[in-house]
Amino acid sequence: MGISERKMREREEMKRNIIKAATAMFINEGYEKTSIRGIADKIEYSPATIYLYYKDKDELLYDVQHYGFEQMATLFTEVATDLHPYKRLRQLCRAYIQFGMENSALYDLMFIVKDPMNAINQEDQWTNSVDCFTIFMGCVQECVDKGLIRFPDARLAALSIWGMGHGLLSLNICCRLQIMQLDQAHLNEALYLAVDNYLNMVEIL
Amino acid sequence: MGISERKMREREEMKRNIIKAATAMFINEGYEKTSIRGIADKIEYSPATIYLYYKDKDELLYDVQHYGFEQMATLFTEVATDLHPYKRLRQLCRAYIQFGMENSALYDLMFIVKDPMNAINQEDQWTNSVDCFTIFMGCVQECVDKGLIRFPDARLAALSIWGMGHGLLSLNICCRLQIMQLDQAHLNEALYLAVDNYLNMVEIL
DNA sequence: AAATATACTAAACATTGTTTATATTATTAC
DNA sequence: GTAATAATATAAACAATGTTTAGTATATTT
Repeated sequence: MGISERKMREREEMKRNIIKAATAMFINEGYEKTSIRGIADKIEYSPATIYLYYKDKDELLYDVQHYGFEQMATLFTEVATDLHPYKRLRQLCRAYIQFGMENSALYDLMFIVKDPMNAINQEDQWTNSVDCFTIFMGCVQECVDKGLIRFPDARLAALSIWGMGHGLLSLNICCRLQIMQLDQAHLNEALYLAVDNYLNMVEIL
Repeated sequence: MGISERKMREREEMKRNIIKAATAMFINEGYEKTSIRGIADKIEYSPATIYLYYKDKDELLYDVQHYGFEQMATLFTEVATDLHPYKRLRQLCRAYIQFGMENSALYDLMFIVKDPMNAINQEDQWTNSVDCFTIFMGCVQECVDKGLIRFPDARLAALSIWGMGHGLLSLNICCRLQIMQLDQAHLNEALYLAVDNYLNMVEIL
């Protein structure tokens, strides 16, 4: 009976419908300021209907976060093409900063806002970021294996490099860079410069 | 007439009273989960009274944030005693990580949560962090001036070092380090190790 | 055609931040 | 000392939120 399959498909379609509206609103208005009623209005259903497809608002955000990591993984594979692992690492880092600067609101939901992490069950794992992390980690591992970067092991390398990139982006997104009085025009450059400078120091010549 | 001075003092005392309760609750329950009614209950006043002393919840959080930076500045001055600027930089960085790990909830309000930044007027500046930043920036400047660290200028150096430290702390606080599957026991060590490793690379020998 | 499951919604619930109108208290002016 | 005035505090209301419940249509199965 293909009828239950059709129902399944309709259900998936409805979920996509909801996520599409939610994504747009979370990005444009922010997570907290977007109401379930608002999303319901946008898709022309009642608020209660959303709860037939998603347990709560956090679970909704979890799927939006997933969408964000899909975007990022696509960017990573498009951009990190160099066969030389260290050069590829540079490409990845630039892409990461670029993504964070061009999609600040989405980056916020992916890496800063805590609520989506509440949607993960105790026994489950956070799998949303796994594709992006695999790409990044693979590249770092190769760099370490071939003795291209100044790190004792790949784990520490990944932690440090990610830490640097995320630190710069999140200080900016959370408005804390204000204190540094950087002029807004060259802020972009400053972040890229910091990462470049870091990757230079990391490289074994 | 000392009467208006007494009123001023009473007003300040009441504000301290409110902030004390708010700080405890924000740290223990989180900002979002703490209600004005809850704070009012704790200090045994009506909710509306709080609005006679603070414009809104964000302004309340702004003062709690200020308290956090006072704590951090105290730690900085206690700990960063070495006369050699590079060694002092190490002390400062260790203290920063220590503060972030031992006071995660407070660190969150100081550097991650966006709401306190809404309390700043358009024409005003974010002054809460100014003491801590001055200490840090002064140390970095001295390191650059004396040619102790591998940076073209102090601004870029400060941005990078802060970025690294904050990146590690905030990835942890925002639960995103989950993906790295670090065992919880050595997580602390890993962060210190990453920062140490970074400062080693930065040093000009 | 009757019974059952599915999809949806209106209305209600409990909470939230914040405002308004009102009462109480302290200060000033006569 | 008493009336006018300013301050402090609150109860009640407002508008909005996430979520649940009870009930109604619509499909599907028997």
